[in-house]
Amino acid sequence: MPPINAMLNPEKPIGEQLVAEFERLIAVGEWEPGKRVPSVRALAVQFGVNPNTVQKALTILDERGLLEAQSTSGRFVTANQDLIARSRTQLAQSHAAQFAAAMQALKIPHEQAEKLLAAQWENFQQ
Amino acid sequence: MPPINAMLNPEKPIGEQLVAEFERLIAVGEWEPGKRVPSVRALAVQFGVNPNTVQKALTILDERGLLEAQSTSGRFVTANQDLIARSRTQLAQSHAAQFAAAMQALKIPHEQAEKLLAAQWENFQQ
DNA sequence: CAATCTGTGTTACTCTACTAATACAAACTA
DNA sequence: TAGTTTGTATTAGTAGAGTAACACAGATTG
Repeated sequence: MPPINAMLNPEKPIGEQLVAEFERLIAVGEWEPGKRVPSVRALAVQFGVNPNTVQKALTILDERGLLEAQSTSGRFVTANQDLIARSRTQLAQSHAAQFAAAMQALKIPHEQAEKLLAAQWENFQQ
Repeated sequence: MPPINAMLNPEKPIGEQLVAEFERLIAVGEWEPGKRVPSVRALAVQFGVNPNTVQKALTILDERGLLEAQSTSGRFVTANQDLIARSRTQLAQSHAAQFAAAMQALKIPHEQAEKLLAAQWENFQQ
């Protein structure tokens, strides 16, 4: 009976999934600007993965300036709300670009892509 | 000087990328229904990967009925155009579902998701 | 002060994807 | 008929991701 958290797909690189999820938590403000985030070990337990993997993911967000590690007192979300907002829109654009590229590779016209999006939208709402 | 074909991203599982690309070639008719597809070895050269990896990918499409291997004379695209059409729409829906889920995870409203899509559309056109 | 928690670093192990190098039988081709 | 091409199978090696189990120094807490 492994992970408590069902958020991670064991089929795909866990490290990348963690980076994406942490990025999202910051982007939507679930991890609030300037506030402390859970410790490496706590996150490892929460996501049911190895602390080493969590740290690696967090370090990547440090390098992007989204998190700031303070050696012995914890790790904090940046107070730079501009940076956070930019990160969010860049994430959204990246996903949109991927979707557009996939649709065009399948030779699906813009109009129909919009219909597909609308049809799938409600399947997830809330 | 490795691969001739720049289609593959060495960062991600090559086998999965091959499955996706072959699926796409069938879906858009670039590999025509009922016709013979390049040999395992030819595809391996074309994509700059190992024949074993190509075969594994092709076998997956065999199992889905999209391809039919004929032991010694080659491998052919199914003549079942319905199956191909269904595969294409299912691919498209899957991408749309992924995009919708990503947008909702970022708390981006439907209307704005549509605008992002429209903005990215032209970046790839043709 | 003593215990605990913090981020960080290190070493070793496992598991999987991918590559490499063959081999084989059946079918086509010159 | 001889040679090539087909899909398929096997065995071995390599590289990377993730896990496991620690260790350390500095800060916080009781």
